[in-house]
Amino acid sequence: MPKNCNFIEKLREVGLRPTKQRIKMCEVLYNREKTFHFTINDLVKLLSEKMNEKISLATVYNTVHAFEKKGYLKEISIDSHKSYFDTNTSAHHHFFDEDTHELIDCDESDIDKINIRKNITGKKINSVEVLVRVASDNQTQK
Amino acid sequence: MPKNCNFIEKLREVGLRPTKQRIKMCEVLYNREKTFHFTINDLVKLLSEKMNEKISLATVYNTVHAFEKKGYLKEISIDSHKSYFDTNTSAHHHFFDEDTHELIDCDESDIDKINIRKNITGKKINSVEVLVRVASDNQTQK
DNA sequence: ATCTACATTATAATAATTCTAAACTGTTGA
DNA sequence: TCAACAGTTTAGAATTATTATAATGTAGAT
Ligand SMILES: [Mn+2]
Ligand SMILES: [Mn+2]
Ligand SMILES: [Zn+2]
Ligand SMILES: [Zn+2]
Repeated sequence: MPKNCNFIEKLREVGLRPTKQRIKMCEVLYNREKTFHFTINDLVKLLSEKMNEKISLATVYNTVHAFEKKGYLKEISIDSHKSYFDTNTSAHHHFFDEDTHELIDCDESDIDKINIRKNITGKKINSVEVLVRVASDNQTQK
Repeated sequence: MPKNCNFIEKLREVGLRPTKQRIKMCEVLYNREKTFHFTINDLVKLLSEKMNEKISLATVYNTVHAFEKKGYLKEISIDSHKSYFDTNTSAHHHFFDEDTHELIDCDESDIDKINIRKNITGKKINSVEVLVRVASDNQTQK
């Protein structure tokens, strides 16, 4: 649970000016026990709840992408219709709950290391990620 | 390389009226040696090339989604900013070339079966898919 | 305190997708 | 055979997510 001055330093370190909007975004994104997943809409709601003044949508987009470029955030592709972001920027796999549209992180131990036997000439592997789609296990589907 | 009458039958079997637009879409999508990946834009281009009359964008969207629902097409999530579709509807993994934005199918033999050790209570696994992002292997990146 | 580069903002623009409602067409059965 | 109907296509409008613009504001340096 870092204090704001830590965010100011953190932002400075990567060459971002610690403006009040960015500090507030840091608080909302990183001032929590666990990493989490969000859409831009989620984030805008969280920000408007926790902030007296309002923050413009353009700033949220710009800052999220600035954070992404700096490696503070990772974009996750699950649904072509929505962008999900992740404050857990390490390489990891996901469960996606198709009922609730929630993302859940996998632990290291949940899935064995993936061994890729094919290689594409002239190309290097940037990432290997598994997406496990789950849904409710009702017998209702005949 | 099926002829059109096969497409007419195929469409009938799943309760879709074999209209000339749908038949043309079947030709473009399925009258080829290998399965392939496409975006809506790709498909619209292909259709306008191979068709004398024009087909409306709404029809392309509607028909793609009708095919998807019937299991003739699968939607692939790689990029939150664009929808990719796949005429290979079986469960399989992908390489994604981040330079060319091309999808490449993995063979069964390219990646071992993924073993999931975690299970989410009350949820069943619908799919397990691996996405391997690749990019050019230039030493240009210091 | 002043300056300046960088940020934020409201708003407009763009892009992808979906909706609408009128016109059209494949199929059925009289 | 052909009228009738349900399903389909269509152009264009509407919606949604995202990005661009350009005027205004502000952090940090001097
Ligand atoms: Mn993005
Ligand atoms: Mn879709
Ligand atoms: Zn995650
Ligand atoms: Zn594929």
